[in-house]
Amino acid sequence: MAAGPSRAPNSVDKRRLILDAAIHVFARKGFHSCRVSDVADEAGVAYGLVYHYFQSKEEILDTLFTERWQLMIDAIVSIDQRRDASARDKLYMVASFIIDSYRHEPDLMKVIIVEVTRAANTFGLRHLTKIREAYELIGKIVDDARRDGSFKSDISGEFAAMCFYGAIEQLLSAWIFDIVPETDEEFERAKSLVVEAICGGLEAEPSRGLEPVSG
Amino acid sequence: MAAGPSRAPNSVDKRRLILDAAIHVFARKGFHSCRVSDVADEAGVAYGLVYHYFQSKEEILDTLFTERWQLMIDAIVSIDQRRDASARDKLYMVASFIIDSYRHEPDLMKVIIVEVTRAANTFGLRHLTKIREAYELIGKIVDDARRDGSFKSDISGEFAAMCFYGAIEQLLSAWIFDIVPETDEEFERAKSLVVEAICGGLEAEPSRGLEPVSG
DNA sequence: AAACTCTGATCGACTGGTCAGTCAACTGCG
DNA sequence: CGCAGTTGACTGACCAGTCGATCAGAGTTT
Repeated sequence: MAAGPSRAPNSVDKRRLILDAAIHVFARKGFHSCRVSDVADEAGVAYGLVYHYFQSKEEILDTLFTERWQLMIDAIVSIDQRRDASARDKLYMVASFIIDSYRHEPDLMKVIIVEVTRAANTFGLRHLTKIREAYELIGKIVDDARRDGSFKSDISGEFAAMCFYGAIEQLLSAWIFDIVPETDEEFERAKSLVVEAICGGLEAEPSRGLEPVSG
Repeated sequence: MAAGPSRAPNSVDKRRLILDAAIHVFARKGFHSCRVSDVADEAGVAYGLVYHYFQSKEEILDTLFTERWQLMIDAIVSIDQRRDASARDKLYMVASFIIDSYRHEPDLMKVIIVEVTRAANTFGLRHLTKIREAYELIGKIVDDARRDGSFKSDISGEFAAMCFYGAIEQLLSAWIFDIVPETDEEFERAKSLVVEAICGGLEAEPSRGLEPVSG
């Protein structure tokens, strides 16, 4: 019933070892361009062992995606439950979660985005339901805000979620492909900027005194 | 100097035939999952002829991308030159161009987005410069607007372009993978909505009388 | 405690199938 | 003839997944 294979203390969990090796190999060479033997080598285990723990190469990627995406869904659900936070605050927390995920596990996030989320023709197709679940949760945050009047009523939650998530994914892609620098300050700035761009919009608002006019 | 191979009148341009066949095959089965023979069959030409006109399978995709992307870059440049239009108008025109491209040639756009733009690990890498060129053009529109005060000064053109383009790409992806319906009205609505979401933001603006309060 | 056994973990050589790309031959027009 | 355009059978490389052999530790017997 417990998870692990309850091994002798000095023996490591080879399954986890393979999963972690796969993260780095997939991130470095891409899922399709790497060989299963690359993963086995990186993990320091025999080729055959990979097939002892996983049915196929794809199952490794599926496992990686499913584990991580569920974490994000759980996070969004719990963010949405906070009754004290405004919609803008909630979206900020969602953006923070995703950006921090990338900051702490860039290779894993790279694999998930590049090989699953943005590869909807191959893997994404199998995970479309799970991916949409996240969109819907974000859409719900927006819809609640539309109902209470803090967000415009003419942009549906579904559409807003698409813009919001699309912007964040583009941002991560830019980091992944070195289009834009990755520093701690950049990560923090980006969180506020996506939220400001999507919630506040790009246009200056003459009636509110928000923008710190630059010299 | 002229483009075509100056052929007999009844003989079609086989190169173009192969390119057009590739669009549909790549869109239907995906670049990696399809065989070169699928493309040859669809075009109704012999396998070997594909290699008479193209060095490799990848060169076909490269050609498809480069042709189309250049059209978009040209379009953005000419949109930006319109001195009468506001930044919001210009972004609307850019969004329109991209969305209309999808409306009129969905298969081609699907291939470009799925196999190149969103596959930055494989093909996108080779075309990153060209892709960035489009971002920079969009960024320039925003930067000009920041300078004249119509857009907020605290969100850089580069960052804004990322959000804007990310939102549109997510939108096209949603159409491509049937997450959202594709009707002429939807296309038109989407144009306004992306621009409204990104330029105007999601938040209601109490001081402006924009939102048609729903019942 | 030595010998034995059973089982899951571990190993890596091998197989089978898939394609991208090659090439020698053919066609038909000028 | 000559050459661009055209053909499709074939080759060579690659690699996911298989499978029978081996290993190691826990329990069991004597």
